[in-house]
Amino acid sequence: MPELPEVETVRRELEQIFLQDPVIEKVSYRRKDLREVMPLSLLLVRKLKITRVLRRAKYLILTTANHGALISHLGMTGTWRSVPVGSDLGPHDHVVLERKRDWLVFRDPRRFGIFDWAEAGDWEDQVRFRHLGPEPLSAGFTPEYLFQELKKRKTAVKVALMDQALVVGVGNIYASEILFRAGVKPGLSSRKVSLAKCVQIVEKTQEILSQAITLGGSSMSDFYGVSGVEGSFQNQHSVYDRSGEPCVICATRIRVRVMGGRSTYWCPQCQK
DNA sequence: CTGTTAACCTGAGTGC
DNA sequence: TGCACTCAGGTTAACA
Repeated sequence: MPELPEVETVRRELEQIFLQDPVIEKVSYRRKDLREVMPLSLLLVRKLKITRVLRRAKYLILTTANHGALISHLGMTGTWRSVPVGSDLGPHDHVVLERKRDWLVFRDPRRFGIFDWAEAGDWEDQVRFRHLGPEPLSAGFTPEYLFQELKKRKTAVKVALMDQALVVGVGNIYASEILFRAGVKPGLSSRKVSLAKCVQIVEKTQEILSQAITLGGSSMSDFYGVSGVEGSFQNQHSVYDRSGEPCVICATRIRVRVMGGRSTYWCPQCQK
């Protein structure tokens, strides 16, 4: 489900929620493991005060007043929702942040998500953050950087764009959408991508991710925000999940092929 | 080292 | 209805 725009949407909503009331009275689990075992020490903590809600790549980081941080990754099907205190919980509601005014419930049917705790001040030093590339909406993601990185690689450019060590936040939906708007064929070898095309890719990456954030992300089957509202960027998809349908520009049939283990969509006419 | 595939899970959709 | 099968937004261990 969640790529950068969806995670950023959740971050902004959680930020507002914790601005209204920063205190988590207690944390409870309804099972002890997602993709990884969750930290049992958190269950003993009372009154966690959330100071900031950050995002790095597709991770949410909730920093606290005592300097530790909660780490949350949504995996494929993870969602955070604000529900009334004492609400009935479903079989896939695994984590509850119990607050005075509401419960924040983490639901994740496939359990590919992560819920973790980083000790004081060093969340960025966790192994899971070390290999990550630049944020796509930061000054570090330039055409020159992309060009140099792509030159080192032999994979299809679409696979490279999804590699979180090259640039973070781009997943399977947005990789196809970005390359469509940039006019670049996803199967093109990374080494053969010109600097001019890198300019297009960087520009369209920033444009699409920004638009998608504005629209609250893409709601495919089960993504929604903390308040339960769906995003609407799925209505802007030009190629993703449109195999056999006409290209929005030239009406050529959209093609699909597996690249890097994921379905990849493109227009053979518009993308060279 | 690089690059590719399989595995982790459940649910939704499809075809018979 | 029911069953078998495929596929799904991510990440990473295991493999070639």
